[in-house]
Amino acid sequence: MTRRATSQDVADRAGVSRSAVSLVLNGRGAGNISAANQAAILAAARELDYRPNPVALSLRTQRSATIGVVTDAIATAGYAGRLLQGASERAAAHGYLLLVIDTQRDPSQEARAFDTLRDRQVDGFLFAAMSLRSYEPSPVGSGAPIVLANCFDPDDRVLGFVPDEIAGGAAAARHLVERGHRDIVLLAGTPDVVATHLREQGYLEVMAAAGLAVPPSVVGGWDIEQGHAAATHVLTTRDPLPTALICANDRAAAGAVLAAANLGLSVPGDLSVVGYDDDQNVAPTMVPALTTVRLPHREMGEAAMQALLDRMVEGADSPIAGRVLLDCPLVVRDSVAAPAPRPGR
Amino acid sequence: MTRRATSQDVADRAGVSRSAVSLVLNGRGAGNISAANQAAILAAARELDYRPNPVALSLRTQRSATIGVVTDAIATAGYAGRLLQGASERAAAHGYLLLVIDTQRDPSQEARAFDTLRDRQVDGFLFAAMSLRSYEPSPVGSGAPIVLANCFDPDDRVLGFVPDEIAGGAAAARHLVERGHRDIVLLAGTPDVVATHLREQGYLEVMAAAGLAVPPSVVGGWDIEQGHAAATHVLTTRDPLPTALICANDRAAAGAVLAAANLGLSVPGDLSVVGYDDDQNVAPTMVPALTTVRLPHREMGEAAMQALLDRMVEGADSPIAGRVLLDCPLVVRDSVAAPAPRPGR
DNA sequence: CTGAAAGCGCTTACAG
DNA sequence: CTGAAAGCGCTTACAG
Repeated sequence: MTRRATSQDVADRAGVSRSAVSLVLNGRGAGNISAANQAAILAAARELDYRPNPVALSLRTQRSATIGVVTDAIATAGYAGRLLQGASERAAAHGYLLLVIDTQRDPSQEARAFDTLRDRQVDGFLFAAMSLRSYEPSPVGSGAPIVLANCFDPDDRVLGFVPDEIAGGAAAARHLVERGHRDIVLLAGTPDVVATHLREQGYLEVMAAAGLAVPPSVVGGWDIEQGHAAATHVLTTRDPLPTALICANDRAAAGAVLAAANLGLSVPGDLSVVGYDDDQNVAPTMVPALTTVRLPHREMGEAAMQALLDRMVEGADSPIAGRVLLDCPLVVRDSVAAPAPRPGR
Repeated sequence: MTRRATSQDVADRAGVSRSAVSLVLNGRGAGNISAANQAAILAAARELDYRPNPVALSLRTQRSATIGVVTDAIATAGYAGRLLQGASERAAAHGYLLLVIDTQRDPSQEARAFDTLRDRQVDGFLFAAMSLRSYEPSPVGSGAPIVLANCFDPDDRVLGFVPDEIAGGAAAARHLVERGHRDIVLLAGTPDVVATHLREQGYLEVMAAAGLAVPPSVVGGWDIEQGHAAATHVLTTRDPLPTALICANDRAAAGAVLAAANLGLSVPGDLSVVGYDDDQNVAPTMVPALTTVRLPHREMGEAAMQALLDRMVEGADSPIAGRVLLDCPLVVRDSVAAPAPRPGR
């Protein structure tokens, strides 16, 4: 391969100065450069396949056309990669590339990540969390703007995009109520994550509005085994059995379905189950396919990146802040049915 | 925040020229700069928290301390994110950052990705595939060196790191044979992926070496539903039942376990099951926890990055090429037991 | 309408 | 032992 063409090369070929090629190629030719020379420059650039050197551009303009992404182990998180995907596509559409650093939840790495990225002259920061949490950004006001995805500033000085978990929990419960269920138990996630409480709140609101008694929730957890254990507990303990389970996430739901099978119960015949996340590795291909609430990972990535891009043109001092709630739509599949008529009623 | 210190700033503070600070800070002070000035420069740099501007450095040296990673939808792939993680850590340890572009398996995007990354002056390329496949790299010999992870050049002109799938398939079968199984059926993956055939080959070799008859394999697939369907097929069709199933991956294995439960069979009491991948979202928390073959995702990322880094110092013309096979270790958990004594024997 | 100059922040020959 | 100069590739005032 031969050396890449520089603006000097196209200037030489067009018989003009570098200034002229710069002006023309940046759309400022009109009124400055003669039509003949404009044409010559354009032709030369095309023939030489000239593209400005981004590094030189960076040095000159103090901008890099790259966004620094610091994450919370998101790269390891599986379906959460869709967040990065959404952010990446939106950035690419505007000519930006992503420099991503995964901090593995280590706060000291996090600080260094911001420094490293700032050194690299990134034009903006996106901080993305693996699972919904609060995040106190250190580098506020320290240069490039920052936007949060799947996390939020407790003081709302920074803009964050998060799932509307209360509505998500409510959607799950409402679907079951509408299908005729009256005895719905919640297999909650662990109390250390905020989503657990938000989803429970949504569930509780719907139960109250429907005038339904709330059976004791069970704290399960986020994986197959914990869903299995929690479901086994309620299915061997409750009499009569509840007709529906709302699970902490899709993996827990898979565990619950397996627990039901182990007890000779069929889903959704004997028991309806709804999951959470719409985990592509689980929900659509479970047997039965899981009715679930979708977490808007891709949307969070897209929206946060778009907000960041907007903010970068307006200047870092634009007054946007706070948190915006993204919809968690119900995805109806095959794990919910109307409850079987109960003998005792 | 105030402007970042430049080498001029430290030169001023130390009372020397920029050349001197450059020399000293790059370890070439000895014999060139007086001891007193060296000390002054070091002190000034520390006081000013001076770090050389990477962008200026890039322009000057024509290197960027960044590696371009182009992937095959790996960011969306879940556990495959560990590959990126391994690569990223190894790169960071050497002062390199990753610019990653996900091509979504679109060949035209792929070509553009390499161009974009080359423009950005990346010092090397890593191409990583979501699932094992062959890959014909276009940009060979076009500047920066390239190494492959989880894929291989059919002509072996480029170095690639891949899992030893034959050995992996063999390990699964051998484990079962050693536990006393003689009737082991393979629930294969789909024939479009090379790993399917490699794993089957390993399985076949072990069966032959043990002098065991090979029951017909079933082509299942890579997800829960397909594992469920394939397992249901063999468990309702075969008589006597096989005592063990080797599944295409952990999700298929989860489907198989669920199918067994639906049929009133227990794992591993009535049936042993082994998975593949060691998918962290499935294998360790299945009920029972899955005995499986681990895919060396992290190791592929690390090894490929290390090879790339080595290659970058030796020059892009170092003669390494071919493919190196990484170990797929068996992870023993709870889904395999000795076969129950069979009535008819 | 156009070119020569300065400058972004660095390093590396080159003179002294 | 040390500083002034050139140059990486670009853009933006500034003279003409």
